[in-house]
Amino acid sequence: MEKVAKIAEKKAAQKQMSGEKQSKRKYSGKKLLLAVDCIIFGFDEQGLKLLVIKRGFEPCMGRLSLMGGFVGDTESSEDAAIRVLHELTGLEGIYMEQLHLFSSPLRDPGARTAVMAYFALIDIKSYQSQMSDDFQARWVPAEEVPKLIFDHNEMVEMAKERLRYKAALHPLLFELLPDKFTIPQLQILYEKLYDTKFDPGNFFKKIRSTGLLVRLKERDKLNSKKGAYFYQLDKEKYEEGFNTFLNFVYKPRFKNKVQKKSSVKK
Amino acid sequence: MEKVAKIAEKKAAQKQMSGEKQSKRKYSGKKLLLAVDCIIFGFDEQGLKLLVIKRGFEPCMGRLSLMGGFVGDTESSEDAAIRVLHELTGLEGIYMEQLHLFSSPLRDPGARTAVMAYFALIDIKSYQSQMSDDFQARWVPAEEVPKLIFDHNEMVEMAKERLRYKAALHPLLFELLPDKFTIPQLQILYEKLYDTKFDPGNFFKKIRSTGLLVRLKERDKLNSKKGAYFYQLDKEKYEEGFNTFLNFVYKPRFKNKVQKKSSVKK
DNA sequence: TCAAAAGTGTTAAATGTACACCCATGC
DNA sequence: GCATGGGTGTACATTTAACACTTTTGA
Repeated sequence: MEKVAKIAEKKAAQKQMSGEKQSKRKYSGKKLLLAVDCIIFGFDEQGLKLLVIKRGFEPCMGRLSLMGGFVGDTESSEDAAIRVLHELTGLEGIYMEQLHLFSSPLRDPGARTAVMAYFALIDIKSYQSQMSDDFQARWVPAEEVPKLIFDHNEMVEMAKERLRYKAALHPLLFELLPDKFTIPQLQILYEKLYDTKFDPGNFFKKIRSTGLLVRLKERDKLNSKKGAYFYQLDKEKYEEGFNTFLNFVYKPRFKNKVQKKSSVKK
Repeated sequence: MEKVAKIAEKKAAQKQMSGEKQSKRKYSGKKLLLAVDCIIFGFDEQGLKLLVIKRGFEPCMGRLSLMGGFVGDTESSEDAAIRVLHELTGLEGIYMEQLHLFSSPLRDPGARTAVMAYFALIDIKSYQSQMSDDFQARWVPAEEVPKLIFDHNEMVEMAKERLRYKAALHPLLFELLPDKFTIPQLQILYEKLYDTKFDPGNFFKKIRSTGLLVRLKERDKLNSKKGAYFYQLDKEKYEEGFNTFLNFVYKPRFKNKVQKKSSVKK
């Protein structure tokens, strides 16, 4: 994935080093700013969504961008990311993780700015749009993200890849659903994310067998006649089981076999 | 893994926001420095090793630390990490990836410094120790890392965890071995990293079945009477196969079963 | 010849996949 | 009743783990 240096000609250039002594390198006093950008995902019936804002200040005022902000003097980048997310959505306690530091000296036309990108998963319904009027925020489909400023599209692509990677190994996608959800709902989410179809019976058993879910009394009668049971995460098992989830897509396969898709009834 | 914000009481505090308009926040002109630290792993018969240096300047002169440096005006953090690694080891084209940004405002007693930590895997034998005389570098066992400055021990722990995680899913550990290696050698590496034993026959077949290795004519007669064939990576398949390797340890398991260890003959 | 490690073969258990089929309900 | 999606059962295929066995060769 994020290999910085290629493995080629490993031992190629073992140049003789100038005998310069170890010393703290000196750099020009050029100011470097540290910022955070949040790649915020949500999910609705249409599919995976990305939350973007209309930039309210120069440079690039009026254009679409990720929500971001500078890291304050008394903040870590995590603090800043949590603050920025809260400013936009009003939400707290959200799943968030470091994605990648973007630090090319050319990336921002203005001052030199390094950006720590975070990706976050929220329940789209818990987000109150009126809170972000100031930011002119909107949800855009994650499959067709419009042109954003700077390198923000690159960040989004990386975040989507990371999400697909992690969600195949860890029970991450629950973060995109409301507290109570049905297994068919979850299946749609997986199917959208991986652009594939799963056999409903097998999907059901696979999810149940994780032991991470608690079945509730109620059924969701909106989407089918029979109705599907609502489930909730078993918080305790969720924490434990985070690292021992199931491979949905990135299955370890020894031979270069074609990835089989589960059948689906038409 | 690196959850920044816990999932608890998600929708708890949706406070009413002060209606302040979107604007570029203003921060004090306090200078922020961006640095990189390299967590460099090697492997020898003893086990996994970490390369540390004796710090040659204040603060904390004379104490052990990771090799690091500031990100220059014309560099990205990747550039800086590659440069720093090269300064210390003379090596190029090394496997390296972003680990985590450490940016607590309290982490460095001196100036406010955010550090992007990178971890790197090198073939310990290709490293020429004389190159790093200036840095007074030394290899320490990764299982008993001495006290390092600042938050460097925390970085090392995170890097070890990441290495174990990734190596279970991707063919990463070859980076720690010389060009030509034997499968029993590789097995020892896996066994040390995961502090476990694998059945030699099954290990052999598992590795061979990846199709990532090319068998050479020669055998390594040093470690056994029969001698084990040397292998090389099939570069092409290595690139392709990076994302479809095998789960050695972090096996997806649905029930909370005890992790079984393969038997080993005594 | 014997011990020891490398490598192969075989089997049983665990897991995954396909798909038949039952269930509950609104129409 | 019957169509529809939810959910269960089952059979077969694949993968994995355990371990017996063969190979090679230095001592």
